[in-house]
Amino acid sequence: MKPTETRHRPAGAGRSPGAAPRRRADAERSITAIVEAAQDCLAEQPQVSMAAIARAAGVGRVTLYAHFPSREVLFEAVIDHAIAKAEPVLDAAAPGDGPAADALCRLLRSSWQVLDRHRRLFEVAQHELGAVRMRERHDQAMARVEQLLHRGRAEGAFRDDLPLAWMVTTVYSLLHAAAADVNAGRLPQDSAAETLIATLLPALRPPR
Amino acid sequence: MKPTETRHRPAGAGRSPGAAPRRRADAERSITAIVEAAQDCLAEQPQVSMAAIARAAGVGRVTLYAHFPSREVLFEAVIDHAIAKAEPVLDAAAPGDGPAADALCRLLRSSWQVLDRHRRLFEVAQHELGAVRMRERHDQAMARVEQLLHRGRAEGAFRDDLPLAWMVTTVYSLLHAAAADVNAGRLPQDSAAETLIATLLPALRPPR
DNA sequence: GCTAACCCGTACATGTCTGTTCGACTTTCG
DNA sequence: CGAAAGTCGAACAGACATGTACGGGTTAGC
Repeated sequence: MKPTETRHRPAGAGRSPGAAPRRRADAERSITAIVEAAQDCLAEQPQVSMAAIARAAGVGRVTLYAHFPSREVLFEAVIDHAIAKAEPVLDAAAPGDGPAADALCRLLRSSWQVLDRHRRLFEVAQHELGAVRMRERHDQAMARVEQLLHRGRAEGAFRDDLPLAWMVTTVYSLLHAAAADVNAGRLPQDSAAETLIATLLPALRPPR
Repeated sequence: MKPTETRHRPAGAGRSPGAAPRRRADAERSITAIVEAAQDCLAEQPQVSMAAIARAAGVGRVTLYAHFPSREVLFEAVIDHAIAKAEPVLDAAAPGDGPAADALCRLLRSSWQVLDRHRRLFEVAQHELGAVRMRERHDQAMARVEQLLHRGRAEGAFRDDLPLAWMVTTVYSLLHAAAADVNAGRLPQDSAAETLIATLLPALRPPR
């Protein structure tokens, strides 16, 4: 949720009588600075203070509150921002095209790329925000994998003897685990995606 | 680390001059109540206040501080308590005996049983406590899996084309994921262990 | 049954975080 | 240029968590 509903209004448009006043360029700048700083801070420290976020954004604490009246509002903005940037990357993998196994490889590579930053954000938000809106967002990303796995099962490319939901969990769980291992230095950054794929494919393929 | 070093002293033993005074039975009762309550609270809410823990233990906040002078001390006690209870269960699986694949199945079943409660505790403690002592404890449990995987690789039962550390991560990651899925109602409790094994074995076996 | 150990509630000192207000200064934009 | 929009630091109020101190009541253990 953006702080106000008005944005990208063409310069020439006169504002309607009771509507919110236009937003200036430096305000826009502050807002993106805050959201991005918050994204970074929350990723590495779930309980950062608003003061710390403001400091990281190079902005006064009061300014932060001017745009995001509460911690929760800021959270929603951060999550929406992260999702908005992730969406097109995931879609670029075209998980609906070609053989299911190949599509999964593409989707995994894209997901890996996206996950690098926002790995902790979702778990954090799950606690701070209501678990309800969070679950929506998460499922929105889960859906791609679920749909692909479903298609692959019909084609005989993936196994059919385990619950579909569990297979989705398996994919996301190992995705997260790989990110954590890279961070901890236990897994080399460049080979992580291949390792992940080499682990997941045998686990998802039909047994025997 | 227990609050004091004296315990289980036979009733008849006179205490040595400068040593700590004996602990009474109700104190012992309070302590275990506190540790167990803390274990439950921390599992579902990482930042519970000391007051909340005391309340959950049915004990005054002051009493809590009487036994655990600081939050950190309480944490250590909780972790030690959890480990002490987990240790014999894991050893009962005898991961060193028999074929590696069979041993892994046994170890997974035991681990599953243990993990049910302490799933979140370690991740929490990693943040609150120094990452150093925590890493020791975690590795202590990891070691069983790592050693078993290492043996299985030598016997040809497990794959050799991925980093050993990553394979350990895979096991623990899916173990945690299964617990979370059961909690969320996405995976039936009784078939969870079998599902887990059916997923892990193909992922760890040599490919092709 | 007596004593020491233990428990409890209340209260206090301290610190941190949140959100808000105020007045003054700076930047944008027409 | 000039007014509106934005930003800033300082300071305040309220909430809440951590530890500590005190005094009166319970309970265990000899």
